[in-house]
Amino acid sequence: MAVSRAVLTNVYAAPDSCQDVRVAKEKAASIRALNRERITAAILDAARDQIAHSGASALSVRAITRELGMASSAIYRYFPSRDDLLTKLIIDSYDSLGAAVEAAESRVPREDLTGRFRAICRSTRRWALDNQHEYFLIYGTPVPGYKAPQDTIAPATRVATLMITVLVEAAAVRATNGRQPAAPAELRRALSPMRSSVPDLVSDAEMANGLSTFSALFGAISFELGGQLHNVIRETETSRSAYFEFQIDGWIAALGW
Amino acid sequence: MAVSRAVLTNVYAAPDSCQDVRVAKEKAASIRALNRERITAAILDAARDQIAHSGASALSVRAITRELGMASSAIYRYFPSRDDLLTKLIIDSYDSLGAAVEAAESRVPREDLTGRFRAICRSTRRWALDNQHEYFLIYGTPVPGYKAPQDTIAPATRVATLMITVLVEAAAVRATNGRQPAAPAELRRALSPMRSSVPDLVSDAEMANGLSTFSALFGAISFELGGQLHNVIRETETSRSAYFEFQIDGWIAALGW
DNA sequence: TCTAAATGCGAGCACCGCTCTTGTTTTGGT
DNA sequence: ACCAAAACAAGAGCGGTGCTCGCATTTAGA
Repeated sequence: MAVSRAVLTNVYAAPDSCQDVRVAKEKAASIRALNRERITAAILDAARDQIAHSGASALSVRAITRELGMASSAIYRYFPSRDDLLTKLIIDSYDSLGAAVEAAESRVPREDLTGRFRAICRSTRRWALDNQHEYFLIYGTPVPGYKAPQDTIAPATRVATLMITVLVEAAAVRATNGRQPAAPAELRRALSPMRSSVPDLVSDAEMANGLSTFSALFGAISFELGGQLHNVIRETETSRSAYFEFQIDGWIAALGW
Repeated sequence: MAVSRAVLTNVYAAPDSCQDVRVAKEKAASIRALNRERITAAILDAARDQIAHSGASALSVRAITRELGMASSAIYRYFPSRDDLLTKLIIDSYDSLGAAVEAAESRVPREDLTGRFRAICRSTRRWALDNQHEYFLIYGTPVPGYKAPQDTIAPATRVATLMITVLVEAAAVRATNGRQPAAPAELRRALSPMRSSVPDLVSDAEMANGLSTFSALFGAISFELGGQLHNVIRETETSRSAYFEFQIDGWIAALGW
C-alpha cells in the first residue's frame, strides 16, 4: 500500500527522483532496483539493531517487518529464510571485524612486527567488546544444522590471513639465522591443510605455534565477553586491558619473538 | 490420567511399592515424592537427549512432554520455565565436566605436576568432544538476558579449582629457589578478585599466566569444536590430538615448568 | 475423615517461521 | 504505445513455540 511504501521510503535516504541519477544504459537503476536496495538495507539495519540489542537467538523476522511497517510475508521477497538473513549478517560481521583489524594493523610501521601483532590482538578485542553479539554470532555456539555457505569463508579468513602475514614475515626474519628441527611426522600431517596457505620458510612448529596463539587470542576474548572472568579479573576497562596486555606479552614470548 | 501415568512409570525404574522402603519418620519417601523424583529425572533425561542431538537452542518443552506422554502444561509443575530447565542442565553439565576432569586428574601420581596438568587438559577436551552441545551450553554464546543463578557458580569452578591447585603446588616447588619480580601495580589490581582464592606464594605473574593458559585451553577446544580448524588441521582424531598435544607442550613451556 | 496442597489436563493466548493466493505495480520486448 | 511477464505487497492460514488459567483428580497431613 501507499502507506507502508511511504514508511519505507521515509526510513531511508531521501527518495530523490531516480531519473536524474544517470538513466544510462546497462543497469540503469530502475525504481525496482533502487527500492530493492533500500529495503534490503533497511531489513539488514533492523536486523543488526535487534542482534546488537538482544543477540542472534532473538532475531525475529516478524519483528523486523513490524518495525519496517511491512507485511510479515513481504520479507521473503528479499531473504528466502531467516537462516539466509543470518548468513548475510554473519558475512557482514566477518567483514566488519576484518576491516577493523586491517585498519588498525595498517597503521603500524611495517618493520615493527610485534607492534603489528599487538595491533591485531588489540583491535580484535576492541571490536569484540564493541560488537559483543556480533562476535558471538561468529565465534559463539555453532548453529546445529547450519553449514557455512561458500561465500562466508573468504570474509572469515581476513583476520587469520593478516595474522599469517605477520607470522610469515617474522619467520623470514628469523630464518636468516639457523635452521629449525623438523616437527614430528604426525604434527606435520596434521598441519598439512594449513601448509598449502603458508610458505615453506615457516616451519611446522612456527605454524602450529601461530595457530595456537591465534586460538588463545579468541579464547581470551571469549572468556572476557562470556563472563568467565567474573570475580576473577576486576571488571574495569583498565584492569581488563592490563590483563589483556599481559597476555599479549605472553603470546609474543611464546612465539619466540 | 491413568494412561499417561502408566507411561511415565514405565519409562522409569520399577514402580515398586513405597511402603517397604523405610516408612521411617522424617522424609518418609511418599508416593508423591517418589513420582516427583522420577518424573523430574525423566524430564531431564529427555531434555539432555534433545540437547545432545540438536543443541540447546532446539530444546523444546513441548517436545519433551510429547515424548513423555504428558500434557504440555504439566511440565510447569516441575520446572517453572524453560530457562529454569536450562539452568538445571547447565549445572549438571558443569558437574559432569568437573567430575570427568577430577577423575582423570586423580589418576596421576601427585608428584607428577605436568602429568596432572596434561590430564586436566586432555580430559577437558575429551569431555568436550564427547558432549559437544553440553560444552557449548557452558562455554558457548551467553544467553542475552540470562543471569547465572547462585547455584551454578560452585559447579562452574570445579575444573578451575583443580587447575589452581596444580598451579599452586607448582608454585610451591619453584618458590624454594628465588623470589620473583613484582608485577605492575595495574596487573596486581586487576588480579585482586582472584587473589582471594590463591595463596600468596603464587606470584601475580604466575596467577595471570595460569589464568591465561586456562583460557587458551578453552580457546583451543572451542576452535576445534566450532569448526575453526576446518581446512586448517586435518580432521582425524590422530591429527587433532597431535596438534592438541603440541599445544599442551606449549602451555607447559609458557608456565615455565 | 476431611481439608489443603499437589498434580494432571485441555483450552487458549500471543508469538514464531514460513507458504499460498490474490491483486497490484513495474519492466521490457514488440 | 501496448501488453504479457515478472516482481512485489498484503492477508489468511498452518503448524510450531513458551506459557497461563480454570477445573478435576489425587495425595498428604491434621
